[in-house]
Amino acid sequence: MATIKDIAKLTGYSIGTVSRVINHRPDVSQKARETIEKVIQEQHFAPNANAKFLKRVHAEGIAIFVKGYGNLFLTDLLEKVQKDLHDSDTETDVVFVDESVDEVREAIRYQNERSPKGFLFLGGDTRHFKEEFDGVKVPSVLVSQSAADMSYPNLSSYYCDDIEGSSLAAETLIDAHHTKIGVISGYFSLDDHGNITAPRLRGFVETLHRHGIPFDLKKQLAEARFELKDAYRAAEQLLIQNPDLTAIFAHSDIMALGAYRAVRDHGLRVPEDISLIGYDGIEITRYIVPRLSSIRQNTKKLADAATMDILMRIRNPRHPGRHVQIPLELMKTDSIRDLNEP
Amino acid sequence: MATIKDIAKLTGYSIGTVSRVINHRPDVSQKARETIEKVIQEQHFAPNANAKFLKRVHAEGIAIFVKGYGNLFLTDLLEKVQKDLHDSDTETDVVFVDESVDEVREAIRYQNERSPKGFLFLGGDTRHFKEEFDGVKVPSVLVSQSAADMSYPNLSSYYCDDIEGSSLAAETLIDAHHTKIGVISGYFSLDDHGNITAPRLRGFVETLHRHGIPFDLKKQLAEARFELKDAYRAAEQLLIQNPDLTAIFAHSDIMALGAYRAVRDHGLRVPEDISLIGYDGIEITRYIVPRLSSIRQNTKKLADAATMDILMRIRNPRHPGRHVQIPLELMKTDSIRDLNEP
DNA sequence: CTGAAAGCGCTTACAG
DNA sequence: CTGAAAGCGCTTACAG
Repeated sequence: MATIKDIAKLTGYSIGTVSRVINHRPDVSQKARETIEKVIQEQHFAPNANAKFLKRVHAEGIAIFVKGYGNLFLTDLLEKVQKDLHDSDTETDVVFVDESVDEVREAIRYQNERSPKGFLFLGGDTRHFKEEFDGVKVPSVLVSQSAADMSYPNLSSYYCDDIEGSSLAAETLIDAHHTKIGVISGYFSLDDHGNITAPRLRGFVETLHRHGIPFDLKKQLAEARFELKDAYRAAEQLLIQNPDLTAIFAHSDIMALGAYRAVRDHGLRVPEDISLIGYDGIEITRYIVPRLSSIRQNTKKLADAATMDILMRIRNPRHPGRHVQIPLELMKTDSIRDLNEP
Repeated sequence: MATIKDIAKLTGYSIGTVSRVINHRPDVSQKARETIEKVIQEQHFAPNANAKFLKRVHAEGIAIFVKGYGNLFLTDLLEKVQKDLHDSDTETDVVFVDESVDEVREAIRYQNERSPKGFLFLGGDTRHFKEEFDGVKVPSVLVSQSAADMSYPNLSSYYCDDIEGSSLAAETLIDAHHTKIGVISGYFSLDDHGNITAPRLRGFVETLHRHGIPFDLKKQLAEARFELKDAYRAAEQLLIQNPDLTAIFAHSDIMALGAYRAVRDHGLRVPEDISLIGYDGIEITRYIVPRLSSIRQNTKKLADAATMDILMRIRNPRHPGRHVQIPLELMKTDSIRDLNEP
């Protein structure tokens, strides 16, 4: 592979001058620039990023860390964030990290090697932030999880309240006169989604209790991974354990879709026999038939607020991080039937 | 941030010895190892990858390039590939590249900076491979697209035949006595999915013609991006232009889902009024109601074959690449109605 | 406007 | 088993 040294030799200029051309510095003669650029083209030369970053030429852009690979909620968020950042001419580097990976540790490593201007975390496990975020020195924003209880001056967060969301789900089903409701939650033991499971369950159950409706954790709750197949199994379990069930609340839309098929295979229909409500409000909920009711975390609002924040704080690093709750939106559709209306 | 130099100073050993400990070399005394590891822990020291790779310590693993962010077919493939590679104790680095980015150029850059043992491309634009793959020097596999017409000795490909797949879709609809069929394809002008659009259309139309069934490109074809919203619009267009339509073939499952909602909003039902068949056979097709018929590219088989190949050729680099077609599978479900059965 | 040289944080022969 | 030193491919003051 051609190096800057080869280009220098080939053009007769020094590597210093070649470097200046590569980095579009103004202090180069027109002639040198042309000669060197031509040879760079011919040789298909691309500067080695390792060497470049080793010199700590800090930060051409913002690094976006996305937690998990096939998460439609987060990829939707990513798309909107990227659009905003693109519109404001900010360079961006997207890094996907596996569910099982500590995204904060990865970010610290990234920071030491690339020194970006700032980080945007789409999804994340708050435990990692609590324990290690002090290693991050640049302005950052956590999106979709709250960091309000952490008080790192360089960390903002924009999130929806899980208790509010699951209360809303409960109210919606109660309004439609459901009292026998099953819940498909994440695994408490894993809780790899940064403490989503506990508050979503708590908000739901407390709301039922407030209305005097009992909830038997042993019978009416089934844990599952945030995927179709496992949610299918969980829904089956709920249907078998609760023959009188009239509704299911799933902690994600994908889980709700898994439950949908289980309901059907159990010989029941949505919403005639079982009403269904999910969480997140991803695009696909509006396309299936019947449309899936959901508690929508508005990705557009989250993305706009987060990018606005990070851009402002990069410009003004003194500015302390904020923690802002974005209101949830109820998407009530034909997947919920009012039991009192025939 | 702590560097290897700091660790050396703190422990009293030289940076050479520290380096040996970091890289788990055997030629270090037990005492030195313990002392140094302890300080590394305390300092939260992590070696700078830029510096590390600058020395070309080639290749601890395989780099997996995934084309596009929210593609469920490719993330499914990724999951399976990763499992296989994990089972064989191979390190892996996943890189997602945007649809609009030249994945081969990125791979060449990656190769020069990280020198991996091999590349796995999940999805890709064959034009980039034709034009630039000669810059890639390590064993590679392209999955889901054919590179049979390229003859790079270090490139294998595992793919399903698009003409066969779309013929199968056509046969399936013809068997069910459909003759008025609309097609939702990708954009010919963009063709960012590596020439998927042309063969999928060709196989379909030729099969219709073989059966003496006419196809009016102007009326019966609607182009769209591979997403819900645009496919919805395309389907609407087809329904309006062809009031006698009885079936729709979409070039991806996601497109088919977009079409499904359009059919419904048009006051029609699947499969009673419109039969529907998609392409890819992603998991979600088996969960919606009615299940979506599809031409399935078996991700398990593709993943297994691709990982087997890359591991073998890394071990034996002399071995030339192969180009293997994986058979498609028809998933015929209740989204297709036989017009002759009431 | 250009070149020579130091140095970024590592690894790796080479001595000992 | 350990250390001193060269060098990976760049960038960046510093001279000129």
